[in-house]
Amino acid sequence: MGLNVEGSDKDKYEILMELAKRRGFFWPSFEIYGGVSGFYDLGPLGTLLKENIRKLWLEYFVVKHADLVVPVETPMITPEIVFKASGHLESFTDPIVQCLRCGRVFRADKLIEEATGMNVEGLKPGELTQIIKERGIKCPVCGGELSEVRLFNLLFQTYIGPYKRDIGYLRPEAAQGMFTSFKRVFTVARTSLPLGIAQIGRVARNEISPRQGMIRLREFTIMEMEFFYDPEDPGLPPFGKFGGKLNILTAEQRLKGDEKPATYGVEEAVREGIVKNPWLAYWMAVAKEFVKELGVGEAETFFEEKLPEERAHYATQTFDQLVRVSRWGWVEVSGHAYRGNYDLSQHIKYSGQDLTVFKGFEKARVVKTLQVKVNKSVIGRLFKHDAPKVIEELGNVDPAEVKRALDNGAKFLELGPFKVPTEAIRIEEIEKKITGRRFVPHVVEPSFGAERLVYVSLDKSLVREGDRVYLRLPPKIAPVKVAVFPLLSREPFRERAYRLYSSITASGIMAFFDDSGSIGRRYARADEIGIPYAITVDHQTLEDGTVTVRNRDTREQIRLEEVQVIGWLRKNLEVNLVDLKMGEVK
RNA sequence: GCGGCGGUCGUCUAGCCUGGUCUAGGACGCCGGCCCCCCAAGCCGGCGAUCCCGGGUUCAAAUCCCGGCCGCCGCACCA
Repeated sequence: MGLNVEGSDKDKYEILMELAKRRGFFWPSFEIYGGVSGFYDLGPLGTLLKENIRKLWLEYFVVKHADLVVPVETPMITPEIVFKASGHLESFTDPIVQCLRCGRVFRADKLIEEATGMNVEGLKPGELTQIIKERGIKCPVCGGELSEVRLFNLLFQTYIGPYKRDIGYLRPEAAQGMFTSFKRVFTVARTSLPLGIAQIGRVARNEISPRQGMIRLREFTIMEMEFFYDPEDPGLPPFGKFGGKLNILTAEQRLKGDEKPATYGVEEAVREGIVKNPWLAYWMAVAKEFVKELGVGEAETFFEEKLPEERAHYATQTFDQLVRVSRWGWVEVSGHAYRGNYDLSQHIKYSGQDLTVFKGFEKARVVKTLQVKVNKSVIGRLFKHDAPKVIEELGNVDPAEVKRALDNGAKFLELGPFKVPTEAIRIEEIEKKITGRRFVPHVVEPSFGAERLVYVSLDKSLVREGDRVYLRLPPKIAPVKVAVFPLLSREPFRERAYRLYSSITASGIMAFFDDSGSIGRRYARADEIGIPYAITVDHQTLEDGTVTVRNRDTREQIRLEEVQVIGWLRKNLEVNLVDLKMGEVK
């Protein structure tokens, strides 16, 4: 026994980590140099597993919603202006102080708020330092002197090109790429809302002190969608496609100390105002189904509403999707944020570009409005070189007010320093045809961490049955789909089995050939990395051309004709084998 | 970032307290061979360890001391 599990109550996590390293799912990066925390390599099996999870995500969020969602890919390195606009430069940072005696680090603003009751939100580090000095605030733990307040920003900084002034950052989320490319994608997608823009890509966050192995990384793959819609006409999500029940723990419950999520129908959650937005709820339902395919049961996941102070600066309602794993308890695998029009509005402001959407009315509306007509020749003669300024000012005044002034017989209109004679102005009622309206779309965002899902799927699938340790990975995401063995390693078994193996890989199905050791050992090796099916070429194969196919989870065998194998696999690899009761760890 | 504990073949571990007998032992794995076998059987042979890194003490360091890195736990932090 290589695993030393017999008779031990060894933590499942440790068995999993050991298996992950030994068989090549993942391990800490840069090990030969001692390692750096927050970074993990994916090994051969981990790479395949993650690829399958990516594909599954794409299937759920893009392919199954091809009429609503399109994919993009945008750079990791992002110029500074983007994060100025998005607020990350300012808000992705915490003011911290360190105790000069015991070394403990504290959030400076929180410390002052606790000590003095002052609201110091938004103050600069210097101002916070000042307050700490003036109020004589000391380390709350040891009473030691505190350092100057400094800002710690979680963005990784770099330079773009040779000029030090061209600062760039590694993106901490993929979202900004969808916002900065929104105008073009929207056009490409033939200018219709609602529209989801999805992206799978790497992001980086300079975490202060990452822990929890694969759960909290400094660089990871995010699978994210920004779903844009018209806030006045959001459209109806296809609840018939993905609906069902959601387990939700509301912020209100949490404030009352209630920790038990309640179950709602998706539409009910919207109707009751639990989830403030139908699309947010819809994508949560899709998320639940997606995560279920990774082997997570309905009872093992719920959505936790974040409290206002827990939310990101851009969000007005956020739910985290939590999944229970063996070592870490409830772990966040996805975030569902209602970002309103915050991001697009910010980019409109900073870029000066028009990122609004035009939506035509079914019938053009005719609206009567008042307009100020200016006799420019009078203004020109009167104000000479100030005339353009005056004309501009006149364009800004409210026509209704001007009309009132004129009706009251006013002789002049006072515009700052300028006195404009009313003869130069008249009010006209004009008819305007309004064919539609412009607005900034609102956004809901479901966002997943791919490596966390890799970890979750392994944690959920690891089964211990006495000495037998294996992965009950759902066939859809299993890195290797089928193992092919000759019962005996000599000819003609070997040759026959290898030929079958070759035809399977040639058909695009990931397979594994093994002829070393006893047949039982080979089954065990295959089970340990979660290969769902094992095919054996035996004596009977030589007589009638049939092979045995063994099911990893039940160890049952059936016989199939060799020529049927690929078709049979195609069909059976699509089946979701995971029966959650069976998946329980003994 | 702080405090506690830890880091030895691919993996798990013995040794460390009480320095030398450790060119570091075992198990499993892996590779080759035998066996020709349907659930980790057995036999033979082989590969495999900068004892986390750096410095110090000592005639002598896996072992003692200091610093660093990494991991776990607690505190803090966490979009």
